[in-house]
Amino acid sequence: VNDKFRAATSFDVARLAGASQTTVSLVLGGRGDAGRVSKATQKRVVEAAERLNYVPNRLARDLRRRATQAITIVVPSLQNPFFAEVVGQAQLLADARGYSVNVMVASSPEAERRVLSYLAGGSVDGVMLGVSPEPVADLIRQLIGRGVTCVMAQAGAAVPGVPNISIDLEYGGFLATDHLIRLGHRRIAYITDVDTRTLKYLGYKRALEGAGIAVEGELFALGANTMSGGAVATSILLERFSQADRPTAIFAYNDLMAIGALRVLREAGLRVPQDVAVVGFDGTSLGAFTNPALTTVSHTRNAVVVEVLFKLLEKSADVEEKYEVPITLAVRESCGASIGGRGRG
Amino acid sequence: VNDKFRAATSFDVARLAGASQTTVSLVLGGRGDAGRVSKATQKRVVEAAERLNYVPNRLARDLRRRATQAITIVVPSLQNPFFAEVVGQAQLLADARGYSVNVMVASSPEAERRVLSYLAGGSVDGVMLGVSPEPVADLIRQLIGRGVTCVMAQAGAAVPGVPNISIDLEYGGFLATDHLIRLGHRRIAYITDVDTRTLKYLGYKRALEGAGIAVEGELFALGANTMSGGAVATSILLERFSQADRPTAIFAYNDLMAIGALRVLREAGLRVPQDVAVVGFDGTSLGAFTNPALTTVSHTRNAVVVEVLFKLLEKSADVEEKYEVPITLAVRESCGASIGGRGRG
DNA sequence: ATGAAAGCGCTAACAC
DNA sequence: GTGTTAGCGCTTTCAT
Repeated sequence: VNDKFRAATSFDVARLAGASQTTVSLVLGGRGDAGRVSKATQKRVVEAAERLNYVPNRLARDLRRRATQAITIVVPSLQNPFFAEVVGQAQLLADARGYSVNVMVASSPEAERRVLSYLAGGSVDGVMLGVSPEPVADLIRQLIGRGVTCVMAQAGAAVPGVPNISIDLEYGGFLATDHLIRLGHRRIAYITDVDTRTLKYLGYKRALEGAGIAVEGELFALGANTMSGGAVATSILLERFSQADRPTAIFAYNDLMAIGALRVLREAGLRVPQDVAVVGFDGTSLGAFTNPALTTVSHTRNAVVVEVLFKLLEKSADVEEKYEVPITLAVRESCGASIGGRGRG
Repeated sequence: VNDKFRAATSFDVARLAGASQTTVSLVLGGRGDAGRVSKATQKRVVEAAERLNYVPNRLARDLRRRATQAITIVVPSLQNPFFAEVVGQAQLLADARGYSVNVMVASSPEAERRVLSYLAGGSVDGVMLGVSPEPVADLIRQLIGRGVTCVMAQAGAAVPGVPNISIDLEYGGFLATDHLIRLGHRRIAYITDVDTRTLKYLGYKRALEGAGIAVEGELFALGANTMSGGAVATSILLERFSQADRPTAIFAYNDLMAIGALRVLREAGLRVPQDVAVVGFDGTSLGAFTNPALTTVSHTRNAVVVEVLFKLLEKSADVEEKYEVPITLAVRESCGASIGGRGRG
């Protein structure tokens, strides 16, 4: 009674309204009509709830209902604008459906493990995995076993029962590289934060080989998956070559690294695209505002992932196990297409 | 028993281990020692839990404990990289303390109301308000009344009991403008997404007046708080003036709008900073990678807000009601300081 | 050193 | 139409 920190419960409302908890639950849950509760009682309940500033306790409700109306987005990092955008988009879609969004960052396999074991605790209905789940496929299986709906973006290995929304990374790599080749480039560097055993790289290679251009290991450079990382990788590249040998184009693993590349090139006094062309990946909104505007491999995977998750959650439609989202090349300025080819080759 | 979707409960673990739920709770809660449970029993419990893949149900635990180890960040938008950064930073700090982070977007007063009423449901221990709480001060008071710890960034009006972490916006506005004046600018435009009754604008005005420069309404332009909005506001500005009258500098409400300005200026064939200087606000990491790199009013408010929240949550230190985080001007390229003044005025 | 029992606040069968 | 009852799965006195 004199506990300052005790919020009103449905029991309190029931007492004040002279009704039962059941009735309160029914009325406040919006199921007062349907020939269940009389108008008069409904009014009394609503008024009592207002007087007491009653807000149902989510924890109790969710525990009882075995559903939380919440989803979690698992991403490897939030410093990366690409993933920040993912979260933003997901939030928008979730909000429209009355779901709340929880974000977890799984920056390492151990962190990932922790995150998934957290999720097994039943705090969310659905999970969108934006991380590579190979190391934790068994944990994901556990989540499913517990009734947590999962979808994942771009899994290398499929986990049965978990829809996988992917884009054709190999084709994306091909598309970007081929575009550069058509513009006359023959020395096209590739910067990334992972090794060469990726689909994007394979596409890059295929485009080169298709054009009869040798794939040089020297044209490959590593950096972290950040703007700074892109800058680092590009610096390495620039130091590696004499002016004559220098690559005439750089294909970056993603927009973030491409932006870093843009910066280093400018600092080195090189013009983009005239001296070096740059192509990014992901079509982030950022890329439209760089100087020069970034040509990038674009797709709508994020939106699709969230949509599939909600389809599943709301059982509103059948869901495939595998989706492939189409990709396009957003040709802007950094590739030099607008200023014509370069007449090489 | 044959319910595929029923995860093991502490009761199941207890039975398998031949112990009671109490013991299971004690052991798995890390309080098995302290002369409470025998080593042998502890071992049996742990093994049983592992065999059953037991993960405690958060909902039940939180309901009982009346604490959730979760915080919510309320921001007006996630498309805005500034707020995305806020969330990222908060996530990092929260993670280190074992808290999970939930993000809610309150884009309108109504949405804000919904969000706060959600928070009243007891799903989180703490809330960081990144939105202007004037319209909902009473709701915030309710949260506090329910034992939810709140902190807010940059409240106009203080809510008693809620620490407010602010930066001196007026001084920030002054700092940026004064810097431009010292570089020789006399026609300094101001672009924003709100009206002129803001502290930043006041600082802008004070700097101008202090230098004996008249404040012209014409030099003020509105646009949404996005990159596109900054572009729009800048376009308006450019159309409004002949080449002779054109402002020689633009002070943007924040980095996001400044980036939009950068783009439009470039498209108009104007060089930054030689033809038009640009200064942003907030010191986002993005600004370091624009071309030219953005001069911006920088501060560390976000980190402080989250720190104060955790101080409060962990009762680890006394907390003031009001913090003022220092601001500095991060001088980079877009203001032209590096290429010397412009010899005007 | 361990267990029985109560109850967090809610919803959902199942009466009447 | 409305109320009674029985839990959701956990932690926590309080016994023993």
